[in-house]
Amino acid sequence: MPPEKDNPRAWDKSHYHLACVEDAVAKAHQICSEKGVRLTPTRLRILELIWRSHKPIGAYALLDEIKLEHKSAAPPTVYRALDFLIEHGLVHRIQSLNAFVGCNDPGHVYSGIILICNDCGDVLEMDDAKISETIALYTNNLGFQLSSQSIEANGTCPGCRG
Amino acid sequence: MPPEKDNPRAWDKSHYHLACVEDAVAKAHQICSEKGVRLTPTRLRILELIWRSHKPIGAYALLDEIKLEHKSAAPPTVYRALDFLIEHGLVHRIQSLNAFVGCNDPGHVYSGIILICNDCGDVLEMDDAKISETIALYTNNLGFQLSSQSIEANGTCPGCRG
DNA sequence: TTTATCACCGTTATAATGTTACATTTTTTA
DNA sequence: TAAAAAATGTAACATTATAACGGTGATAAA
Ligand SMILES: [Zn+2]
Ligand SMILES: [Zn+2]
Ligand SMILES: [Zn+2]
Ligand SMILES: [Zn+2]
Repeated sequence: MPPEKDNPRAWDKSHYHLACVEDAVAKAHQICSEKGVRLTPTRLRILELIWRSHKPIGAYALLDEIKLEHKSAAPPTVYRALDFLIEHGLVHRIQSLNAFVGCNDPGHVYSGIILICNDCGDVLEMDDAKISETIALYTNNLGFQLSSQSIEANGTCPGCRG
Repeated sequence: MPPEKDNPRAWDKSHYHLACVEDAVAKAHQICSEKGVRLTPTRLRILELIWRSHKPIGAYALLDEIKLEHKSAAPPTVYRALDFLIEHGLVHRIQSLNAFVGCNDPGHVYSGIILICNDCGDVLEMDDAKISETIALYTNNLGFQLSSQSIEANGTCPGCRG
């Protein structure tokens, strides 16, 4: 197990597949290789920055960081990398925050559920078959052909409840 | 039942509590009265414009419309009204679209689920106890105190499936 | 009645987020 | 190698949202 300090999101260790930046990068390399897509230096760097932040991070915060080491970076630099990472399931967009987090289990089958702590800003991704299937069932009953879903929950994490 | 043309979202009539602008306005007056809050002319007008659009509508589209009749309107005019309408459950924000729809059943107990048709852009709000409760159950098991949730699903509506 | 307070709105400016378009470079394919 | 495709550089622009401050009108003390 990687060092604890690398993963301060300790409120649900049991769900964690990827515990640190290194794990995430290794997994990303593996997935991109399997898919035959290119994890270019910029894409990799953005992924690392997202994982290093340990919190949802916005596109312009990523831009500020990558500019330090990559002077020519501009908004498209970041958004292109994000599009790629999201398309291949390595990163999720948090709609309610306009921010991004690393997917904790790239390739997961069920729709992720994002839990957002309103106090500390920390985020946990849960993948639950039952919730996804319940939604799929209900929408199918309406004749709606489901292609994707986004579930975001706000509240207070165990740590912040004291 | 109000005229059909007022409600082109015909793919799930059974779920509709409010079928037209007039219903929505009447219900809004009732709710604001009960709560002792003021449904001012601007707030009412924004609510009507949202309901009249029959689709999710963005803040700046609302601004364009209200400017026609209210020359001094500016972004804060619209955002303040939206904040009020959302706070009192009369309107929902669709995170993935940065757009707004009228709540079909103001005061509903369970979290609404927004179904978005990728073809026609139409939206349906479903309120389902089971889904909300399933999410609440799972998050509680993690020690997470749930305060709100946002569920948005994308897919194809029955009409667009042909 | 005067004064204070409050919610609401007008107004201007600006911040934050995201996209388009086109040129250039790099990588892959034939 | 030559052509095609993918990725990136670059500048400008578009969209969405908020901050700040002052004015107005209703309501509530003093
Ligand atoms: Zn995920
Ligand atoms: Zn917390
Ligand atoms: Zn609703
Ligand atoms: Zn449709």
